[in-house]
Amino acid sequence: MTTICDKAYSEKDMMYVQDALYVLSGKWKLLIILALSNGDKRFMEIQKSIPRITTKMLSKELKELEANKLIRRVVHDENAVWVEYSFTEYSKALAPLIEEMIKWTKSHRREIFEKVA
Amino acid sequence: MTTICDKAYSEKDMMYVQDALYVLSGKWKLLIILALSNGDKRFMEIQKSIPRITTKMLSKELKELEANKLIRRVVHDENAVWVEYSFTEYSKALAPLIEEMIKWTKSHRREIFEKVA
DNA sequence: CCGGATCCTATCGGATACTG
DNA sequence: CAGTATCCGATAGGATCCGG
Repeated sequence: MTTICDKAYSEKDMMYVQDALYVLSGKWKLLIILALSNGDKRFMEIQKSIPRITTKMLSKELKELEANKLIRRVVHDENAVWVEYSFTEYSKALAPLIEEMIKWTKSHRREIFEKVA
Repeated sequence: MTTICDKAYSEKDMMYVQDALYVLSGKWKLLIILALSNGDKRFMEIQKSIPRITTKMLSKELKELEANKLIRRVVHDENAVWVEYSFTEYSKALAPLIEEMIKWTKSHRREIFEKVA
Protein backbone atom coordinates (compact mmCIF):
# COMPACT_ATOMS: atom_id res chain seq x y z
CA MET A 1 0.00 0.00 0.00
CA THR A 2 3.00 2.25 0.10
CA THR A 3 3.16 3.87 -3.26
CA ILE A 4 5.81 6.46 -3.82
CA CYS A 5 3.05 9.00 -3.44
CA ASP A 6 1.92 8.02 0.05
CA LYS A 7 5.32 7.61 1.49
CA ALA A 8 8.23 9.91 1.93
CA TYR A 9 11.45 7.99 2.02
CA SER A 10 13.94 8.90 4.69
CA GLU A 11 17.61 9.67 4.33
CA LYS A 12 18.29 6.26 5.76
CA ASP A 13 16.21 4.70 3.02
CA MET A 14 18.31 6.56 0.51
CA MET A 15 21.43 5.12 2.04
CA TYR A 16 19.98 1.65 1.84
CA VAL A 17 19.24 2.09 -1.83
CA GLN A 18 22.70 3.47 -2.36
CA ASP A 19 24.20 0.46 -0.66
CA ALA A 20 22.22 -1.92 -2.81
CA LEU A 21 23.24 -0.06 -5.94
CA TYR A 22 26.84 -0.23 -4.80
CA VAL A 23 26.76 -4.00 -4.68
CA LEU A 24 24.57 -4.60 -7.70
CA SER A 25 25.76 -1.88 -10.04
CA GLY A 26 26.93 -2.53 -13.56
CA LYS A 27 25.43 -4.44 -16.40
CA TRP A 28 26.29 -7.94 -15.37
CA LYS A 29 26.06 -8.85 -11.70
CA LEU A 30 22.34 -9.48 -11.51
CA LEU A 31 22.44 -11.35 -14.79
CA ILE A 32 25.13 -13.64 -13.45
CA ILE A 33 23.02 -14.41 -10.42
CA LEU A 34 20.09 -15.07 -12.71
CA ALA A 35 22.23 -17.38 -14.77
CA LEU A 36 22.95 -19.44 -11.68
CA SER A 37 19.29 -19.64 -10.77
CA ASN A 38 18.74 -23.02 -12.38
CA GLY A 39 21.71 -24.68 -10.81
CA ASP A 40 25.46 -24.50 -10.53
CA LYS A 41 27.36 -23.57 -13.62
CA ARG A 42 30.89 -23.58 -14.89
CA PHE A 43 32.65 -20.51 -16.21
CA MET A 44 31.92 -21.24 -19.85
CA GLU A 45 28.33 -22.14 -19.16
CA ILE A 46 27.71 -18.82 -17.47
CA GLN A 47 29.34 -17.02 -20.36
CA LYS A 48 27.21 -18.83 -22.90
CA SER A 49 24.03 -17.99 -21.05
CA ILE A 50 24.78 -14.27 -20.94
CA PRO A 51 24.77 -12.96 -24.50
CA ARG A 52 27.50 -10.37 -24.89
CA ILE A 53 29.66 -10.74 -21.82
CA THR A 54 33.39 -11.10 -22.33
CA THR A 55 35.68 -13.38 -20.35
CA LYS A 56 37.31 -10.38 -18.80
CA MET A 57 34.10 -8.91 -17.47
CA LEU A 58 32.77 -12.26 -16.34
CA SER A 59 35.98 -13.00 -14.50
CA LYS A 60 36.01 -9.59 -12.88
CA GLU A 61 32.37 -9.66 -11.86
CA LEU A 62 32.59 -13.19 -10.49
CA LYS A 63 35.42 -12.09 -8.23
CA GLU A 64 33.48 -9.14 -6.92
CA LEU A 65 30.37 -11.21 -6.37
CA GLU A 66 32.39 -13.77 -4.50
CA ALA A 67 34.03 -11.09 -2.37
CA ASN A 68 30.56 -9.91 -1.49
CA LYS A 69 29.41 -13.42 -0.68
CA LEU A 70 26.82 -13.38 -3.41
CA ILE A 71 28.19 -16.44 -5.12
CA ARG A 72 30.39 -19.34 -4.17
CA ARG A 73 33.34 -20.66 -6.14
CA VAL A 74 34.34 -24.29 -5.88
CA VAL A 75 37.33 -25.84 -7.63
CA HIS A 76 36.57 -29.48 -8.26
CA ASP A 77 39.74 -30.60 -9.95
CA GLU A 78 42.95 -28.68 -9.90
CA ASN A 79 44.46 -30.40 -12.90
CA ALA A 80 41.49 -30.55 -15.20
CA VAL A 81 40.45 -27.03 -14.17
CA TRP A 82 36.96 -27.81 -13.14
CA VAL A 83 35.36 -24.85 -11.44
CA GLU A 84 31.79 -24.45 -10.48
CA TYR A 85 29.89 -21.41 -9.33
CA SER A 86 26.74 -21.37 -7.27
CA PHE A 87 24.80 -18.77 -5.42
CA THR A 88 24.59 -18.38 -1.68
CA GLU A 89 21.82 -18.03 0.87
CA TYR A 90 22.67 -14.43 0.76
CA SER A 91 22.05 -14.02 -2.96
CA LYS A 92 18.84 -16.01 -2.78
CA ALA A 93 17.46 -13.08 -0.85
CA LEU A 94 17.73 -11.09 -4.04
CA ALA A 95 14.94 -13.10 -5.64
CA PRO A 96 12.10 -10.72 -4.65
CA LEU A 97 14.08 -7.79 -5.99
CA ILE A 98 14.68 -9.57 -9.26
CA GLU A 99 11.01 -10.48 -9.43
CA GLU A 100 10.10 -6.84 -9.06
CA MET A 101 12.47 -5.83 -11.81
CA ILE A 102 10.90 -8.35 -14.15
CA LYS A 103 7.40 -7.26 -13.21
CA TRP A 104 8.19 -3.62 -13.70
CA THR A 105 9.78 -4.09 -17.08
CA LYS A 106 6.98 -6.35 -18.24
CA SER A 107 4.33 -3.77 -17.52
CA HIS A 108 6.26 -0.79 -18.80
CA ARG A 109 8.78 -1.79 -21.37
CA ARG A 110 6.59 -0.90 -24.32
CA GLU A 111 6.33 2.66 -23.12
CA ILE A 112 10.07 3.13 -23.25
CA PHE A 113 11.79 0.61 -25.37
CA GLU A 114 9.87 1.23 -28.52
CA LYS A 115 11.77 4.48 -28.89
CA VAL A 116 14.96 3.99 -26.96
CA ALA A 117 16.08 0.49 -27.81
CA MET B 1 7.20 -18.60 -2.91
CA THR B 2 9.61 -18.44 -5.78
CA THR B 3 13.06 -18.39 -4.35
CA ILE B 4 15.95 -18.41 -6.73
CA CYS B 5 16.31 -22.04 -5.85
CA ASP B 6 12.86 -23.19 -6.93
CA LYS B 7 12.71 -21.27 -10.12
CA ALA B 8 14.80 -21.21 -13.21
CA TYR B 9 14.63 -17.87 -14.90
CA SER B 10 14.15 -17.83 -18.65
CA GLU B 11 16.10 -15.93 -21.26
CA LYS B 12 13.18 -13.58 -21.50
CA ASP B 13 13.45 -12.88 -17.79
CA MET B 14 17.08 -12.04 -18.32
CA MET B 15 16.13 -9.57 -20.99
CA TYR B 16 13.63 -7.96 -18.68
CA VAL B 17 16.25 -7.53 -16.01
CA GLN B 18 18.64 -6.16 -18.58
CA ASP B 19 16.05 -3.65 -19.69
CA ALA B 20 15.43 -2.51 -16.15
CA LEU B 21 19.14 -2.15 -15.54
CA TYR B 22 19.41 -0.15 -18.72
CA VAL B 23 16.96 2.43 -17.48
CA LEU B 24 17.99 2.46 -13.83
CA SER B 25 21.74 2.04 -14.07
CA GLY B 26 24.22 4.41 -12.52
CA LYS B 27 24.55 5.84 -9.07
CA TRP B 28 21.90 8.50 -9.16
CA LYS B 29 18.66 7.73 -11.00
CA LEU B 30 16.88 5.79 -8.30
CA LEU B 31 18.03 8.28 -5.70
CA ILE B 32 16.54 11.11 -7.69
CA ILE B 33 13.23 9.31 -7.86
CA LEU B 34 13.45 8.72 -4.13
CA ALA B 35 14.13 12.39 -3.58
CA LEU B 36 10.91 13.23 -5.35
CA SER B 37 8.94 10.78 -3.26
CA ASN B 38 7.75 13.36 -0.76
CA GLY B 39 6.57 15.84 -3.30
CA ASP B 40 7.71 17.97 -6.19
CA LYS B 41 11.10 19.55 -5.92
CA ARG B 42 13.15 22.20 -7.60
CA PHE B 43 16.60 21.59 -8.99
CA MET B 44 18.46 22.85 -5.95
CA GLU B 45 16.20 21.02 -3.56
CA ILE B 46 16.93 17.74 -5.28
CA GLN B 47 20.62 18.45 -5.19
CA LYS B 48 20.55 19.26 -1.49
CA SER B 49 18.72 16.05 -0.70
CA ILE B 50 21.24 13.86 -2.53
CA PRO B 51 24.54 14.13 -0.67
CA ARG B 52 27.36 14.15 -3.19
CA ILE B 53 25.71 14.71 -6.52
CA THR B 54 27.09 17.49 -8.72
CA THR B 55 25.01 19.87 -10.83
CA LYS B 56 26.38 18.27 -13.93
CA MET B 57 25.30 14.77 -13.01
CA LEU B 58 21.96 15.91 -11.69
CA SER B 59 21.27 17.82 -14.87
CA LYS B 60 22.30 14.89 -17.02
CA GLU B 61 20.33 12.32 -15.09
CA LEU B 62 17.22 14.47 -14.96
CA LYS B 63 17.29 14.72 -18.72
CA GLU B 64 17.58 10.99 -19.16
CA LEU B 65 14.86 10.30 -16.63
CA GLU B 66 12.60 12.74 -18.40
CA ALA B 67 13.34 11.16 -21.75
CA ASN B 68 12.30 7.85 -20.26
CA LYS B 69 9.13 9.34 -18.80
CA LEU B 70 10.21 8.60 -15.28
CA ILE B 71 9.93 12.19 -14.17
CA ARG B 72 8.16 15.29 -15.37
CA ARG B 73 9.69 18.74 -15.77
CA VAL B 74 7.52 21.81 -15.46
CA VAL B 75 8.71 25.37 -15.96
CA HIS B 76 6.54 27.65 -13.84
CA ASP B 77 8.03 31.02 -14.63
CA GLU B 78 10.26 31.69 -17.56
CA ASN B 79 11.78 34.84 -16.16
CA ALA B 80 12.32 33.83 -12.56
CA VAL B 81 13.55 30.41 -13.63
CA TRP B 82 11.18 28.40 -11.57
CA VAL B 83 11.37 24.76 -12.50
CA GLU B 84 9.79 21.88 -10.71
CA TYR B 85 10.29 18.17 -11.09
CA SER B 86 7.83 15.48 -10.17
CA PHE B 87 7.56 11.82 -10.82
CA THR B 88 5.10 10.14 -13.12
CA GLU B 89 2.62 7.31 -12.87
CA TYR B 90 5.25 5.35 -14.60
CA SER B 91 7.90 5.92 -11.97
CA LYS B 92 5.45 5.29 -9.15
CA ALA B 93 5.45 1.71 -10.34
CA LEU B 94 9.05 1.52 -9.19
CA ALA B 95 7.99 1.72 -5.55
CA PRO B 96 7.85 -2.06 -4.96
CA LEU B 97 11.28 -2.43 -6.50
CA ILE B 98 12.68 0.29 -4.28
CA GLU B 99 11.01 -1.30 -1.28
CA GLU B 100 12.73 -4.56 -2.09
CA MET B 101 16.11 -2.88 -2.37
CA ILE B 102 15.65 -1.30 1.03
CA LYS B 103 14.50 -4.57 2.55
CA TRP B 104 17.40 -6.46 1.08
CA THR B 105 20.02 -4.02 2.24
CA LYS B 106 18.49 -3.80 5.69
CA SER B 107 18.74 -7.51 6.25
CA HIS B 108 22.14 -7.99 4.70
CA ARG B 109 24.18 -4.83 4.87
CA ARG B 110 26.11 -5.85 7.94
CA GLU B 111 27.37 -8.94 6.22
CA ILE B 112 29.02 -6.92 3.49
CA PHE B 113 29.55 -3.35 4.38
CA GLU B 114 31.58 -3.94 7.48
CA LYS B 115 34.47 -4.95 5.28
CA VAL B 116 33.85 -3.27 1.96
CA ALA B 117 32.71 0.19 2.89
C1' DC C 1 38.68 -25.06 -19.69
C1' DC C 2 39.60 -21.09 -16.59
C1' DG C 3 40.87 -17.25 -16.61
C1' DG C 4 44.97 -13.39 -16.62
C1' DA C 5 47.55 -9.68 -19.33
C1' DT C 6 47.42 -6.15 -22.42
C1' DC C 7 45.62 -2.50 -25.10
C1' DC C 8 42.07 0.26 -26.35
C1' DT C 9 37.78 3.21 -26.29
C1' DA C 10 33.72 5.09 -24.21
C1' DT C 11 31.36 6.50 -20.54
C1' DC C 12 31.12 7.99 -15.63
C1' DG C 13 31.70 11.28 -12.66
C1' DG C 14 34.12 15.15 -10.10
C1' DA C 15 35.79 20.28 -9.93
C1' DT C 16 35.41 24.58 -11.34
C1' DA C 17 33.86 28.38 -13.78
C1' DC C 18 30.34 30.56 -16.26
C1' DT C 19 25.57 32.28 -18.36
C1' DG C 20 20.57 33.94 -18.67
C1' DC D 1 18.04 29.72 -9.64
C1' DA D 2 18.73 26.37 -13.21
C1' DG D 3 21.49 24.81 -15.51
C1' DT D 4 26.13 24.64 -19.42
C1' DA D 5 30.88 24.28 -20.65
C1' DT D 6 35.26 22.63 -20.03
C1' DC D 7 38.87 20.00 -18.35
C1' DC D 8 40.27 16.01 -16.16
C1' DG D 9 40.97 11.41 -13.85
C1' DA D 10 38.79 7.02 -12.91
C1' DT D 11 36.23 3.27 -14.16
C1' DA D 12 33.56 0.26 -17.37
C1' DG D 13 33.78 -2.45 -20.83
C1' DG D 14 35.40 -4.63 -25.36
C1' DA D 15 39.01 -7.32 -28.35
C1' DT D 16 42.54 -10.19 -28.54
C1' DC D 17 46.11 -13.00 -27.15
C1' DC D 18 48.44 -15.94 -23.86
C1' DG D 19 49.45 -19.43 -20.07
C1' DG D 20 48.44 -23.15 -16.70
